[in-house]
Amino acid sequence: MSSAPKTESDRTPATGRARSAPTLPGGRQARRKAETRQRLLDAARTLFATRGYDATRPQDIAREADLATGTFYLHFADKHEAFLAFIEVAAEELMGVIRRRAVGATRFEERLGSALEGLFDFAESQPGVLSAAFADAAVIAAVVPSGASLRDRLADSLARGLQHDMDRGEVAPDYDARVIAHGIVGMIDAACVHGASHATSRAELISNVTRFCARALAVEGRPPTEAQTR
Amino acid sequence: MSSAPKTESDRTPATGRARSAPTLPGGRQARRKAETRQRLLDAARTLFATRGYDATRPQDIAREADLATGTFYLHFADKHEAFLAFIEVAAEELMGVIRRRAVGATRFEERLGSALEGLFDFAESQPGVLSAAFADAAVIAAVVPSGASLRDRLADSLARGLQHDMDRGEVAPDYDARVIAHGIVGMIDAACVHGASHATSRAELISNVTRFCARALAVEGRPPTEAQTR
DNA sequence: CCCCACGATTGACAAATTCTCATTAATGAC
DNA sequence: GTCATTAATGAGAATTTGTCAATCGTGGGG
Repeated sequence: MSSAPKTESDRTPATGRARSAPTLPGGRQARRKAETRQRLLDAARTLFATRGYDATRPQDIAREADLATGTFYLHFADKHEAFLAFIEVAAEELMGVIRRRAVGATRFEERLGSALEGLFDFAESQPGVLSAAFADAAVIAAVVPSGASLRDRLADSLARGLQHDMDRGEVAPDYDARVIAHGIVGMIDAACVHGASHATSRAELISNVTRFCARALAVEGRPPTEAQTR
Repeated sequence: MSSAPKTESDRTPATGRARSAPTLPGGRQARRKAETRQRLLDAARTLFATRGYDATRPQDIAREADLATGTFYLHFADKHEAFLAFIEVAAEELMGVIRRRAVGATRFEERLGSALEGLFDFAESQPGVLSAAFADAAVIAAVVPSGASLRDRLADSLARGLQHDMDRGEVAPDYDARVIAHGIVGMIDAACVHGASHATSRAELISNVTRFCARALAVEGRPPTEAQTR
């Protein structure tokens, strides 16, 4: 929480030794370092997801990774940076899950349903990670790096798909795709939270959210699709 | 972050002195104490909203309130408890804003529109407070007190209204009101975040979200209302 | 008014945590 | 093998959190 110390995240890449060509990228040294960083990230993930941000200390992360406390600071400036790195990794994974699940899905409601299925599976296998990834990082620290949050990525992806659907007349054209996409992401987040804390079945949850969105997006005068009815 | 010290939040109310009747509730002492707590809460609000949770320290809150650090711990067990108290107060205020705005609104889309207007006004006059109130407290600390979050309160209120609307045939009856209510709260949250960070006008935002929800909830075969069309 | 008991607040400092950096260990080029 | 460089270590400096003895403010009784 002091001014930024020199860490790996700030250092320029090693340009090589005065006497020879750059280090081989696959060298044991580089691999060892990458492995250490990975261990720290894994430990951070475990602790942030189970204890929450507040109760997780840098010394805990280092210990969980079976490393010295000083090593933590070689890789991250502070706890907050470790948290941001964790949610960045989680966001990437989640986008990958959604992409994989979307294979073969063409209509909007199919894409939404498969995304929800994927997110639910993820949330079940890794409690706490999804909600951390969906969290508004600005509440934890006022200055948020410019990288895109999970919400933004998901909303961008949805907005593109929606715009495409609008252009083809598959979806009502009189919405701002970006606004609606962000709204749907908010809904997805809420559904995941709801699924984790209420007795509603997953199928029921997915059905409600999917029907809701499909109906909202339905082109007027067009016969309802299966997803819009029950 | 150690085990709970004795604070005001843990103490039983003073039962009076051994020699006489209980202290008068309106006494200067009681008023002074309440004022001190209020000053701490105001300071906490200012700092949490502008700096974020991480960079706000108990000593900062005490200083901002022009009080000694020890006084902070007489009122709150730790930083986290002060944060929870802040978002609790904010949630109450926000529910009040929404209630006041809803006066005279009967149809769902009217209620939603006025709620959004109220929230946007609030967000504009107090940056950072709304997003903190909407945040998932479980990301900050794993153990969240049983009090209802802003999301839950808003969703409960919406679910009651929706259920009522369904019973009267004003809204499609084949949704789980609670699931949909939570989803709409997620949408509201996303709209507020979007409004704070994008160039979309407020009217456009409200129109998109309101139309989206109104269409999703429309009773089949019923003529569209004004809010469902553009 | 004074006295006294009790509750509210203070701030020095003990305890805990964060972070630095001299030292040690591992790597890789020659 | 030697030597320079990079990665990791952990003691301890710096900072923050939280405690508690001392002080201040209040209120009741004489």
